[in-house]
Amino acid sequence: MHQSIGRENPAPAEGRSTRKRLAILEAAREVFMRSGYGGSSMDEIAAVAKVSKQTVYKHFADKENLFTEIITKDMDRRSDELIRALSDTEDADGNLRHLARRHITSIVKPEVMRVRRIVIGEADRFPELARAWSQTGVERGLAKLAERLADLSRRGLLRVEDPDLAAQHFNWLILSIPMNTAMFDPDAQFTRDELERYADEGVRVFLAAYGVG
Amino acid sequence: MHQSIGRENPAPAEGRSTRKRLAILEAAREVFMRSGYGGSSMDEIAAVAKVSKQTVYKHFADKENLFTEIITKDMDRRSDELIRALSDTEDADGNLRHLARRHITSIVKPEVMRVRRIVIGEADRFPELARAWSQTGVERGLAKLAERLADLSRRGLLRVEDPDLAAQHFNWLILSIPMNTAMFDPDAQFTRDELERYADEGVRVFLAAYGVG
Amino acid sequence: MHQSIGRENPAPAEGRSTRKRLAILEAAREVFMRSGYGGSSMDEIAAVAKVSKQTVYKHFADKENLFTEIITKDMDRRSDELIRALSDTEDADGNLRHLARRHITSIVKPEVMRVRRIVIGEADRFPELARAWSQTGVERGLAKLAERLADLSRRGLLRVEDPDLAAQHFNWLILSIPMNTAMFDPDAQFTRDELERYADEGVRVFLAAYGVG
Amino acid sequence: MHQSIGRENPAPAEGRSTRKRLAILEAAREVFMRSGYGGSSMDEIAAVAKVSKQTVYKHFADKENLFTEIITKDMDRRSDELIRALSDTEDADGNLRHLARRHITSIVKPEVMRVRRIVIGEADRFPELARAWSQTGVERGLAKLAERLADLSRRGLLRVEDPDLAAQHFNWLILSIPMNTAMFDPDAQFTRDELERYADEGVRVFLAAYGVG
DNA sequence: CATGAATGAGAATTCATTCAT
DNA sequence: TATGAATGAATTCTCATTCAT
Repeated sequence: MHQSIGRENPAPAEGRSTRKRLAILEAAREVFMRSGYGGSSMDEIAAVAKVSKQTVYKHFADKENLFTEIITKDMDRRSDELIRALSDTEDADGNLRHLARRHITSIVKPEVMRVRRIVIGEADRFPELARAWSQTGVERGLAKLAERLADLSRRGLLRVEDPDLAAQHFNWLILSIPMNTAMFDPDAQFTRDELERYADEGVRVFLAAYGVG
Repeated sequence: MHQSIGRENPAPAEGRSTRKRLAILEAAREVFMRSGYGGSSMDEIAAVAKVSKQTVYKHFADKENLFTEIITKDMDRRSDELIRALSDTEDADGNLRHLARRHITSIVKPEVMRVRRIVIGEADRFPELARAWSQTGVERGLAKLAERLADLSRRGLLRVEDPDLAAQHFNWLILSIPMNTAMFDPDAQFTRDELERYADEGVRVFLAAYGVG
Repeated sequence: MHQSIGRENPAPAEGRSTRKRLAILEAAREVFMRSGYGGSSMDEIAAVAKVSKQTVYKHFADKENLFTEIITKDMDRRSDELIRALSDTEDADGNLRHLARRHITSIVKPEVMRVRRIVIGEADRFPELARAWSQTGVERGLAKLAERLADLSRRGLLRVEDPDLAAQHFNWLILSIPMNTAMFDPDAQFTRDELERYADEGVRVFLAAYGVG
Repeated sequence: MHQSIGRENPAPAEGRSTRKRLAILEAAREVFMRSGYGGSSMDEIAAVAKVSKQTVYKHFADKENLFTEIITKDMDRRSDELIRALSDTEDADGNLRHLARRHITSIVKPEVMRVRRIVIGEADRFPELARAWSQTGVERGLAKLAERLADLSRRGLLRVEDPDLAAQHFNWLILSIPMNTAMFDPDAQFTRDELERYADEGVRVFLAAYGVG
């Protein structure tokens, strides 16, 4: 009994193995983001992770597997972020401008756009991954948006008949312009002002169609 | 002039060489569209063109070159098509629904979406090509649209202050929904009815913001 | 005696170590039989034995060693079985048909044929092992057979001058047909009837040459 | 006109390509025979053939393909040889000793035994090849033998009821002893005298069962 | 000028074996 | 003593590009 004192904290489970696994994931993320799927090699990933290639393969069956893991991980993290942004209640009074600004800022970021380009480019090789990305990102966001718009409508602050469609209109009125630019220009940068202007103008159009009074 | 004697017919533009060139282009197009840039090999292209690899290299410096040529060619052809669609005058009376329907039908086609995915996926390797694609496609279309909207506004059929912005709003209200789907689902298919509904609903929102009366 | 206190039971031959050793042997046997020598990996063997690779290497110097052990073990076990089959005395009256049937049944079994194929295929890499296999199997069986035929001859029930040669003739008249088939067809199966027919016909020919009267 | 003299023989079609192909086949044969399937590498084969690895792959899709080709080629060549040996008519009078001696000499040769071991060892990976080897070798030989025995029987020189079974008995009475030795001992050598003794003794037993008078 | 071969390298993946903990 | 990681090399296969005939 007494002997076991000192081992009292087996919880963190931070074994060597776990540490290596994390190092590999981080390295893979870095390399994949820098060079895309086809442009990355397992050799490079192992080197960056400072781990032998064998260790990489012991943790992840193959390159596709590792890639899927990376993208999925990124996807989940961002999905939560997205939902958080769309769950902001400061604008419960129907101040959609605020919502739109948070939304566009959370989406139109270089890293996000980069993953988006990569996933689109590999949609043929990883159709399920692409579909999953779309679902946990865009679609989940749209659902959340629809919910919020429906709520506002119920409270008489908007006039929305088809919340799903309205969510789509809202979403793309806000995001399409910079997102389309970013898709074709990897170096595109947007200032906060630009983004807010896109947001505001999008909201203006949206309200013209879905606002009350 | 005198030098050309004895070389029969250097002019006629339709030499064996030209024919081979076309065969290569056609083959490359087929292969690139089927397998993307990284997934295509010069071997396969030569085989499909029924030409030796050397001949391919005689006509095109390297793989990147050939790819650029293919995408550029496709781009130009489609750009014209796009402009034609947007120049339709049947809707000169401001019947934007007609315009929107032609627009969405000409853009949201599997082949077009496929090239779009490929170009986005290779935007890191071919930044100039991606920018060019965007310019001769989207941007030229937007310019044409802006022009038409400005015209309608001048004629009192719309109320548009910033025609460029209005063109963006119009464009993405119409296209975003199916285009975003197609980006992540290579097998996505849309019926004419679906597309027309997207067009109509987009127009409805657009008119709420930019219509008169 | 006193020293052993606290180590509970160092003697009993059945320590953890021995148990692990057996687990490894069993696993190796399973894997080698399923995939042959080249197709088996130490990783897989360790995994099947639920033991770390290091433990495998602690017990067996290397892969060749382990393989040799497995085949030798199998060899010995089967050699005894073979001798037992050939020592049956129910046919002491010269009823060779009975002997032949037991013989063919004990030899022409899928597992036996499989090891035989593996050993033949690895005869270049393991020449000594192959020779040993042949000696403790075929040759020891032939010796036993020769002994029995000589006995029958001494008792006037057969007319055998060269018992070793007669044993070879008997052996192969009985076994060759199905064994040759099994060597080239890993999935070959034989019914009891088939085998007995081979045995009976072999005996018939044998008796024509070596029988009395 | 004069120039073409000396090229007058375009028939052999000995193009560079054909020459390379043959060089590869020869090299592959040498390497496979020396090291077996698993022990041979495409690198070594290319090196021995003095050809680039790429050229090997242009001629043969993969290693399995090349191996199959080699074995099949060897198989066909030997099958013809076998049939020739069994078609000898010098012994049309029923002098089976002559036939048996030719038979055993043509079969029990180190190179033949080596291929046999390789094919048996790879029967799991190449089941069809193994089956084909067996059919075009053993089985075709047995058929030819059966035919000859049936003929002798018809002419009253033998008494054979089931020619197929008799052929098997003849075949294995002659071959089994040295062949079994060769399977397990890669270095086994047989003198002409030994082989002829095996043949003669086998024939003696065979005639005791199937001879007339 | 065009065909087949060559180059030269790099990719993914696997393996037997040995350290370090 | 036993585990996971590391080593270090090998293997199959592919590719873009360039000679040589």
